[in-house]
Amino acid sequence: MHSPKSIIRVKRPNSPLSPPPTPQQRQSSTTVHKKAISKKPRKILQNPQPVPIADVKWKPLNINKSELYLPLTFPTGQTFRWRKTGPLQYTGPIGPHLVSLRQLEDDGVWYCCHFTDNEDNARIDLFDFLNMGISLDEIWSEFRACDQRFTELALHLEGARVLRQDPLECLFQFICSSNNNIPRITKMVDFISSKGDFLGNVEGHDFFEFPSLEKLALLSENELREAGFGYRAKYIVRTVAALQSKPEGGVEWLLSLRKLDLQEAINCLSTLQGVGPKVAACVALFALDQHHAIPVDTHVWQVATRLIPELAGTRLTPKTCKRVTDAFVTKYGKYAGWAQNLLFISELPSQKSLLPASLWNTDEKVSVKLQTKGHAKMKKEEN
DNA sequence: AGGGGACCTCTGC
DNA sequence: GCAGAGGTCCCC
Repeated sequence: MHSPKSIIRVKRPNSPLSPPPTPQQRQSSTTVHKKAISKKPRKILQNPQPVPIADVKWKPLNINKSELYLPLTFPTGQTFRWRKTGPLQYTGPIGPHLVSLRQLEDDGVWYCCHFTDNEDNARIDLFDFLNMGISLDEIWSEFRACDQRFTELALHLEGARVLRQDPLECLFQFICSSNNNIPRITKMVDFISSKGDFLGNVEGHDFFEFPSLEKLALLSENELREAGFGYRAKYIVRTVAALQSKPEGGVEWLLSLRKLDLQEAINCLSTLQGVGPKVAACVALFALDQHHAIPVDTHVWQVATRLIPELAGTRLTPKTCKRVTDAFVTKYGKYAGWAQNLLFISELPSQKSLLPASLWNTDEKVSVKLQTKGHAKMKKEEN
C-alpha cells in the first residue's frame, strides 16, 4: 500500500519557474505538504494543524555579505541537505520548517518559509541555524591579525560562515561522509532524509524533516546496503541503537555534548560506530558549539605533517589528531575551527575561481607525498 | 601504542 | 587497472 504522499500544489498562474527574489515581487510558486495525511493521526488530533503557507513572502534578514555569503556557506560540505534552487538561492529544512535563502547583491540576505507550523519559530530557528550569535567580522579580524595568508584569502571569501546544525542530522550526515565523495554522500543523506516527514518540493527538489530516532531505527542494514551505503550501513544501524540505549534519550544525549569540553565531546562521539576523529570533529564544529574543533581531513593532515615534523610518517589517530587541533588552536584561538573552515573552503576546486591564481595553493599532491609517505618509507628503510 | 589492511562504490587518470 | 574520495574498524 504505497499511496503517494498527499500534496497540495500551490502554483500561481503567472509565477516564473524560480521564486522571485526581489522585494517588489515577493510571491513564489511552491509545493506545500498537507501534513494532515500522516501515519500518526492521533498526533494530528492533539496538535493544532500546521498552516501551510500558500503565498510565500520574502523577508529581509538584515545580514551583510561580510557576515553571511550563501555560496560559501551552503555548498561547501557542512551540510548535504540543502539545494541550490536559484541564482544565489539555497533551500533546505530547518527542523520542521522548509526555508529558502537568497542573497541580493546590495541588499543582504532574504528568506522565505515554504512550509512551517509557526512563522515566528521559523525565524528564530533560522537565526539559530545560521549561528548568528557569532560575528564573523569580529573573529575574522583576530584571524587576520595573526595570519597573513588568512587575510588574503578572506579578502576573496567573505561571508564563509559555520552553521549550527541539529546534532542528530549532522551526525548521520558525517557518518555517511567517511571515505566518500560528495555526490554519493548527498545520495545517501537523501535516502535517510526521505524517511522523515515530507516538507515540500522546491524547484524539483523534495525536502524532508530529518527522521526521528524512532524512524531511523526502522532502517535495516540490508535496506541500507541495497541503497548503496556499503560498509556504512552497519555504522548507521549500530549508532541508532547506541543512541536509543541512552537513558536520557539519544537526542538529549547528543544535545548535552554542547555543554562539555571539546575533548570530552569528541570522546563521547567516538564511542559511536563509524565515528572517528574526523567525523567527531565535524559534528563537534558544525552542531555542538565546539568552535575550536578541527576536522582533520587528508589535506589538513598533509599540511600538518610538514608543519609538525614529528608527525611525518605517522597516521591520523585520535592522538595525532589532537596534536593538529592543539596547533591550530594555539595559532587561531578558541574559534580555530572557523578559521580552518575558511582554509578548507579555499582548497575546494569549486571555489578556486573566486581566488586569484597567486593564492592557489601550489602544493602538488606528488610533492606532498614525497614528504610524507615517502618520508615514512625512508624512515622504515633506515631501521 | 601504533602500523597494516580491508572495506562499499564511483569517478578520473 | 587503480588510486582516491573531507575515514573507520579490526587485528596484530
